[in-house]
Parts: sequence; C-alpha cells; structure tokens
Amino acid sequence: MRNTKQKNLVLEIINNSCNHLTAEEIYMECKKVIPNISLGTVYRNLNHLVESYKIIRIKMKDNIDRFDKNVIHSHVICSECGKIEDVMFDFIKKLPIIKDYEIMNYDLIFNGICKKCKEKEN
Amino acid sequence: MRNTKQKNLVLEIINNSCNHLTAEEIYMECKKVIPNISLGTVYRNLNHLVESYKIIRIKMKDNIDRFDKNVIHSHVICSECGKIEDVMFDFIKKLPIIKDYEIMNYDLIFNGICKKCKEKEN
DNA sequence: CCTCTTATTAATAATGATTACTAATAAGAT
DNA sequence: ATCTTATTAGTAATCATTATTAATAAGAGG
Repeated sequence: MRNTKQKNLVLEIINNSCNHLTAEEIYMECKKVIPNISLGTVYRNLNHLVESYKIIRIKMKDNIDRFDKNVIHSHVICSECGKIEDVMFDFIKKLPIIKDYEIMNYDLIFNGICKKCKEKEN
Repeated sequence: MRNTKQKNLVLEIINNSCNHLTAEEIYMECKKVIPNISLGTVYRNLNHLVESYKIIRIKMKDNIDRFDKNVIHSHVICSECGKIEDVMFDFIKKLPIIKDYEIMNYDLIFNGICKKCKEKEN
C-alpha cells in the first residue's frame, strides 16, 4: 500500500471531523484541497483505509455508508430521522473468544427513537 | 398493516430458516409457494417486518442485506470470505439507558477471520 | 540522483440492489 | 354486501458503488 496525498487527505478529513461523513461529503471536503480529485479515488481509499483498520465503516439503513475514526466506541441511530451519534461507553470490555474465529473488532449499533422524534409522535 | 399471504410467507420462511437469507433467496423460496410473487413485494414486506421488529436486517459489506429471526443474538462475519454465523451469547445483558434516546434493540457484529481463511493465508 | 516496476489516479462507463410507479386486487372495517 | 385503501404484480427508474483504462507517480534498487 503506497502513500499518496489523496489517501492521506481522506484519512485526515475523517480524523479531523466530529461527524459521520458520507463518501460524497468526504469527496466535497477533498475537492477544497485537491480540486480535480475523483470520486472513485475517494471510494477506493475509503475501502483501503477500512481494510487496514485506519477508519471504520458504518452501514446505514438508507444504504449510504458513513465513515468514522477508528476509536473504540458505539453508535446510536434514530430509526425515525436517521440521526447518528456516538456512544462513548465500553459495553464490551475486551474482544471475546469465538470458536474458529480470530476477532479483530466489532460494530455495535443501538437502534431507538430520539427525543425530537418522540415529541413529534405525541 | 394488513395481513396478506405474501407477508406471512416471507415471515414464515425467515423464521423456519437457519441461514441468513438475502432478499433474492427469500424471493426464490416464496416462488415455490406463490409462483407469481413479485420481487418488489418481497422487498416491501421485508421492510415492513423489520420496521415492526418481527425480523432483523443485517447490513453486509457487499451491500446485499440479509434477514434473520428477531431473537437476541449477535453475529460474527469473516472479513475475508464474508461468511456470517450466529453468536449465541449475551454480551449486553440489558438495553442501556442513553441520554435523549428510547432504545429498542441493538445490532452487534464481530469482525474477524475464520479458521479456513486463516489457514489459506499460511 | 536515475531507472523501473506497478500501485494509484482522473475520468467515465457500467453494475445491480433496492425503490418507485401504476392499474388491478383483496384485506377487513362498517 | 359494500366501501375504503393498503397491498400486489409487473415493470421502469434510481443511485451508491464498482469497474475500466490510459496516464501518472510512489518508492525500491541500483
């Protein structure tokens, strides 16, 4: 895996963001620095960075992936409006031993209804 | 939400299967009973059943969703071959209290490398 | 510093899982 | 039985993501 300014930029954008960015959003941020960067390049580097555990991919119900720093934490997603937030609490203290598998990490997503949507319901 | 033989069939197929079926696989099973059932009908009912917590949706890296019974358990997925298996252990004893959210359930996926892929690597 | 190999890139086309649309049908309430 | 409307079959459209290709640039090894 080679070092490129495109790959470094994608990683830097994700590490410096507090949001859970989509590929399209990362692409727009990249263009501010490298105006002619290609969307395909962003997608390819996102895949590389996920595979090398530099970032994490969050699979959303709307089929638009989001990307985040690889810091141990979980997420809570509102089933109603799709809002996603970090949950900074270690529900799983250490990686479990699962027969016939070498476990690298885990994805934990809590599904629920946020305050705003709850109020709208009533 | 109305009861239809199509919706009941989709639910029955998922509840009677030990695998994590794709929409296409469920569609093929449905056709054995209702030959002219539409793929769109399967997708619509899958969405209804997920929204009403009758089944769960598993978002996969290959962007092909899989569906499973709504019984509390987790999954382990091989990053190499994509194989998915059940993990019948309650890592999270009860749903946590998260500020500003009413939590309904959670999705927990362990990522790792299976025995077969590990052996292939060496 | 210079090759040389080959991973990476920009630009664009293609893919395919899922959703949208529409007229016909059938739940199930009254 | 009638009526409303959610659901259906069939088909077309969507669009996030991947594939393709010729040109470029890491970075290894002289």
